[in-house]
Amino acid sequence: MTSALVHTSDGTFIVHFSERGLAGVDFPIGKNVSRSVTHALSAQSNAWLRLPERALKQALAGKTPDQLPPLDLSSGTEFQQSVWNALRRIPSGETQTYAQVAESIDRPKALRAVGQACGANPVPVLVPCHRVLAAGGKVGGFSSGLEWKRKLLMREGAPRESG
DNA sequence: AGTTCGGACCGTT
DNA sequence: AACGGTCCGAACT
Repeated sequence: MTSALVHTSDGTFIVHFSERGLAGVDFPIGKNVSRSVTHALSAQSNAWLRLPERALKQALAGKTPDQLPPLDLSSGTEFQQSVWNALRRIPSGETQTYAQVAESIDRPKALRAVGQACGANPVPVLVPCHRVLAAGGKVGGFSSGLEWKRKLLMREGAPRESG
């Protein structure tokens, strides 16, 4: 699993790759990025990084990426993968509730487990876990910080909370 | 309008 | 056995 840095106007993201594809995206933390990661980036240069970088920047801008790199979601259980795939079917600018996602994967009563699965999403932003809201137009939670969720939703032009 | 409480429900650790 | 990025109804303020 190799990692690399992606610099954006929102900070420096870290992306992780397996042999199968993009396996993880980390939101910018502090500025303490490990040297090993930095070296991995400079050594590998850009070819395999071009697509994920472009996709991430487009998604951050509220745009639907014109092309996604292959994703490796194999780290998740079958249930989690079914949830993550359901998330990928939610168009930019639209939102669904946790209950709706649960229904879409044919497990209407597993709405809490859906919330858990969203929090376990290894590829945030590109797998749009931020497009899932609580019932009644409430924002709900977000593991990596609600500010990110609101920011992404706003850039995508999603309807505002409550009303 | 807003809040708090209690139960029901399900996958993961 | 306990915990969540939940949901709903009921009972408050």
